[in-house]
Amino acid sequence: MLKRTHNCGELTAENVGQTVILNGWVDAYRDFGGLVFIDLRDRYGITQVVFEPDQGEALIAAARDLRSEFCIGVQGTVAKRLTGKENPKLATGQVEMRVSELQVYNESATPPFDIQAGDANEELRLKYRFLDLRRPELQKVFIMRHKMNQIMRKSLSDQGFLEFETPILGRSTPEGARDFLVPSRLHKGHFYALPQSPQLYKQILMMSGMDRYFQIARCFRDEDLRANRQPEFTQLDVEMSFVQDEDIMTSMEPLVANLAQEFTGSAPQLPLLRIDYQECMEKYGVDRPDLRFDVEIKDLADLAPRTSFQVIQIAVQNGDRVRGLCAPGGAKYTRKEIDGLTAYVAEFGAKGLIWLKVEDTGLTGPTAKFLPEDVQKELIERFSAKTGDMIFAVAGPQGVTHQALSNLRIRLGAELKLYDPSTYHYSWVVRFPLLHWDAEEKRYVAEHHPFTMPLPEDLHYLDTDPTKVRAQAYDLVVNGEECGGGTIRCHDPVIQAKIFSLLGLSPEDAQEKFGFLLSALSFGAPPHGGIALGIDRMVMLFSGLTNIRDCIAFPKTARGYDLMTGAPGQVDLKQLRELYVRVVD
RNA sequence: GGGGAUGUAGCUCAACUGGUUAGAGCACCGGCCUGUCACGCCGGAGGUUGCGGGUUCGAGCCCCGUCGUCCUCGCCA
Repeated sequence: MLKRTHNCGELTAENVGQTVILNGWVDAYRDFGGLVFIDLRDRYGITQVVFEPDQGEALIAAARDLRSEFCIGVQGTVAKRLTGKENPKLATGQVEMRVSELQVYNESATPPFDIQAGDANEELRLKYRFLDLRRPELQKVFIMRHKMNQIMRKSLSDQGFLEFETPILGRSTPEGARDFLVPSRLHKGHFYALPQSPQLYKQILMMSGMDRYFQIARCFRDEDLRANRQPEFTQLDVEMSFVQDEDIMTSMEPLVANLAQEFTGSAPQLPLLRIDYQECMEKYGVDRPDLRFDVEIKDLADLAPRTSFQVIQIAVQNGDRVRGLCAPGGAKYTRKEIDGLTAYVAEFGAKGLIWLKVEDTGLTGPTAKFLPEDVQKELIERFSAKTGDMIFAVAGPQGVTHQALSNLRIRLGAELKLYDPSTYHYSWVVRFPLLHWDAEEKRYVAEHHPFTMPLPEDLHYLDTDPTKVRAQAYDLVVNGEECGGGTIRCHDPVIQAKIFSLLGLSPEDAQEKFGFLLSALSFGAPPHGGIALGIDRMVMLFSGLTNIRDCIAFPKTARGYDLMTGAPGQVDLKQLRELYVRVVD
């Protein structure tokens, strides 16, 4: 083998005259018969190597047989390129290598898609992931991912956090997502579950006095996939003892700022904005608002009685909500485009979309006639609307208005270019509800997870009106994506038991499923809490990608297949028998 | 499980209202070429239109089913 002395991204004019060896893949070949150019590529860059006739016929002949993606080694001397023949697009474009020796390590079959173009369909790219991953665009993402892991490790380690590993084979616990199960061979009819997160282990570590824990942890959830969701994903998992919610947020902020500085070139001002969940839902209709633009949803129900607009009057009488927002510059939407927006909000259950153009003379639109002049004026004032804006409103049940308007808000923000898409906005949404009522299951369900500590001042609602209890919970939101979340945990066995009972877990069940936790809580458990950041999503955001698959080296398709390996696959009957597993319809 | 989009040469795409032998660029193969960097020029080969069925004189196109891929609702403590 010709062992490389340099990589393909580092030769410059300073190396001229040196004898060097490069290893890499043929990115492109340009064959002039008597003269052959090869762009040699590795993950560091591209260097042009040239085969000239004065090195002998055999060498030129061998060079002419090179094709895309052959893996080769070349030895030669670094030469300054002929004047005027430099390539400013390459970091190595001032020089080229004049080859004296060539070794082909491995020829390549004709690639199934054009690796340089990168426009092959995803199915094919995933099947040949090893080729797809040769693309510099993707390599960049994984280099970023590596750096992110390094920064996280260093930052937390410097703050006194210890890195732990927790089991992948654990036990299934109720609540939360569907578990991936692993049958036990040693115990017929018993199963391990892959962790949805290392939640309970990290809490136990606090009870063991480890004080500050972190892990770059793989998590598994057997739910349907989405553009930003994979069945296995990676979290930066953190837990701390003797802390309140503010302490967690405060200790994570420098890390977030570091990452932002490193990957986006600018760090947010600290402390980050904290938004109360209730206020957040009222203003933006979601718990993960995109705050790169400041359009806010406002309540309009109070105006209904002063109009002759029956639709909203009936809505208000039914206890529905009437809410709206003002789209700066939205008046330029055509009738057809507005129909499109109406169809869009209908996807979220909205029965209609009220629209009012703001003009010099007042509001116009098919429903403007229902609004007396003073109401129009008040509307304009309420939104600080300007000529050329458009006010949109939706009437309906709270959930519908929230969904319709929050999604409309995002769409308007993008279409009307209300923000610079290359910017980033970071904030905390805090004080989530502890529980919500699940009508189908006829019980309370934990909003975050069952081990969350209520706000002290809300504890009394546990007995009277549990949905009013707010939790010591916080989500990190970046550009409308939830990038992480955490809570202060319940370290009081009495409160924990009360929450389990609200969740419909009998004391016996609780003992059976979480006995170890309850036991640990009764041996001097410290107040503690933590957070987990979604690493895949942060890579996605910082690399400007819109799907999570390109942030994961070997991702799965929307149906959960790994197209490269063919997983999941069938197994031998013998394997199943050993596990006491039978396939049934 | 539901909704939407999609599948044509190795790749990216085209093919009118259902109508001749399904085309183009790139890639591939052969030839020419000593300064290219998306090299160029000449020539060639390459198709079960995802799969199965149906309608029709005739289907890439219409209908039914099925599979894959993408987006989405439900789901995701």
